[in-house]
Amino acid sequence: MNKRTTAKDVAEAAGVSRTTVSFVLNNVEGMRISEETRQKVLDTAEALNYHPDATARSMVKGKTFILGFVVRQEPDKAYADLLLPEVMRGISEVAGEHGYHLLFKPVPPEDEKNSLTTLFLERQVDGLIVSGPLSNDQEIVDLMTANAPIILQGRIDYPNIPSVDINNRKAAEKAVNHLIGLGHTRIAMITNASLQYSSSKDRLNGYRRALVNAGLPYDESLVFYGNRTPDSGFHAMKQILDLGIHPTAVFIASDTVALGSLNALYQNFIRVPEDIAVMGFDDIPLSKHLAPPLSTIHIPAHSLGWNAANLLIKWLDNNESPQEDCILDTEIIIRESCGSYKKREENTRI
Amino acid sequence: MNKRTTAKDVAEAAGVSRTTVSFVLNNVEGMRISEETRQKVLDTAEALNYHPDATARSMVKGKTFILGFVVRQEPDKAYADLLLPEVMRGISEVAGEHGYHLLFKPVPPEDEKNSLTTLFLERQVDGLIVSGPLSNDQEIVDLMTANAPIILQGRIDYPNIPSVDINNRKAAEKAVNHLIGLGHTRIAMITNASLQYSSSKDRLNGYRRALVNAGLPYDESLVFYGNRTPDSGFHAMKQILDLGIHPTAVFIASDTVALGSLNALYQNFIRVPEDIAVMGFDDIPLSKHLAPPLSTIHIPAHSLGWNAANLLIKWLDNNESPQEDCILDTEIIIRESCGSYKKREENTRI
DNA sequence: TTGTATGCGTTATCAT
DNA sequence: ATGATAACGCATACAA
Repeated sequence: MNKRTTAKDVAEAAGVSRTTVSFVLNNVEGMRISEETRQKVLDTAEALNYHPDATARSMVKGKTFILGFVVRQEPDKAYADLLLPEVMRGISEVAGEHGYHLLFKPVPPEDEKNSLTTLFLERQVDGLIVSGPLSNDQEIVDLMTANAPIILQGRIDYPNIPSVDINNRKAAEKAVNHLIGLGHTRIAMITNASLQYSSSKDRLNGYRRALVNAGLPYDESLVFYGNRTPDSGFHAMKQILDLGIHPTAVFIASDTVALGSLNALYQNFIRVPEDIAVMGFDDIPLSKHLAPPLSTIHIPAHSLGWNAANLLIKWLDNNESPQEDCILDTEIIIRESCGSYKKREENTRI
Repeated sequence: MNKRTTAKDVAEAAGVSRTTVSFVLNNVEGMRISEETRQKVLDTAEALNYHPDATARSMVKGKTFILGFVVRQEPDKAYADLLLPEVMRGISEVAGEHGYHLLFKPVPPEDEKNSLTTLFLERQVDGLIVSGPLSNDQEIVDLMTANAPIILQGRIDYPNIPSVDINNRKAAEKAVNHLIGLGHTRIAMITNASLQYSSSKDRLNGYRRALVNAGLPYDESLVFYGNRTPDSGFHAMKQILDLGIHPTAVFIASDTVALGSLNALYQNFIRVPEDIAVMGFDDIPLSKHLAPPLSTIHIPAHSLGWNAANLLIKWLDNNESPQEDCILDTEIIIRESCGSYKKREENTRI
């Protein structure tokens, strides 16, 4: 239990003042310190294995150099999300380059004790990136008005909250249009999550709009609800299978949810895409490895995180709050689950 | 940019001393404070929306109340790992209950600047949970001897490093035995990662041991190498398919890697399990949803994280360093990819 | 029961 | 060029 070496120790060992040590170690400009002294300080610090105490530095700097990445979900769902790690990778890449660390935390909306507000007001973090907000997330609005540096990864029904997002409605529309273009007229949908989330609502709207634009009826009884988990997709798909007349295609607004749906299909000996076409959303990293590989909408998850982190850090370091939202492009990825990529030859034994 | 309210502000507003505020807010025993004063302080704090500054508290307490969860991998691989989120969930569950936050960071072994040592010596974290160490991870040894509270999630070739792990060798043996029991005699293996990682080495040893115990030859040309990614599994499987005589079964020491292997099989029209049996390892949450559902070894990932965090926090809070390793049980999960669960009826159209 | 004084390890402002 | 010294916000030993 040997004590930590402090700047004072270094100063004493080197025979200079603590100030000098600080100047040398922080490369303060303007202060012309003799090269000799400089070296001695550097050497002594090295020899004593000195590392400045981050807490003390935070104290005086008024910054923690920690970014909060907060997900508006229950922990079990947050950790089951297969796209989030990619976002996180984008964030931590930028964070690392700028000397920030990353604090990850699922904070469900109702949780009083572990709120966003607490996290920020207790100064655990300098700023927040909030993923998947509710449409009417009051706490976020409150924090914004309290001048908290906060970037949304998503969108809420309130103006002027800096956001990095995709256009969920358009992307969903694109997905469903593809199905329509393939000749499907009876297309079911499974949402990615409950409609209190703006992304869910927007994707549902995209689905509806695509139908209506194509002159197809929007039939609410063809809409089923996922909750971000494969299990929910499994159950939703079973409900679809219980329908009198099957749809010929399903748009599932989350690849993670689709995973369970595909399983339900598999278990019921329904072939994809021969018997039913499946269109996903998200392009989680493993979608291309599924059997069959899943056609889906690609979300630039890494880029989403990367941009959010950059905006936040610019805000923190240069006090420039973002003036406009950052909307990233999505891309439709045609693989095999809608049957349009290539007709798969009949199985051949090798 | 209104200034934060401090304990001093609360004291002034309530007409008491800062000490009293501190006593009330921290529920200090023994100090009998009049109920009246108590309430007034509480009310004022509430009214002023006072939140104690975590940094200042850390400063004086000598603790950051942050746990470091460090993965010994490149960021891209760390974030692609499908089992890690479960471990993390276990850790953060315990952390949250004890007032700790979680700092996640991939720290590849060679990285000089962002080392484990820096993280700890700069006091960014109070203690470390290190996932997937190399067999001979010198930095961990150094940190241990420097009395850093550190729990391994994995194992290294050095005694007395507290560890929470599974018995990788035995588990792999169990997996391969299952294949052998099914009558397979030519069984290939794809490792989960490079052999510098102890888990990879141990799983390979289990494979070899199962073969030898069954009187089967251990043939090095049947061992292929994954690197934690589906892509690596894809390529390894293609190499296997290029073999003159195919093995009838493959043991893949990581479900994540297996994902890519299954894709390679699918693309080559090779049926699982009819043409080749596939045994996985890890039981990542989506293994049961694959087509076909993957037989595998279940790792209690959540529990692994939960136990590691508990040991670490006990160490931190009560100064009790763990006296013995914590080895958790694995379980073999028989699903369909080895063909032994149930014979799947021939496809029926619905 | 409450107030006073000090320390935690830095950084930064001022003299020298 | 360098050395005191204040300040950051909180906790706590000690005094009153």
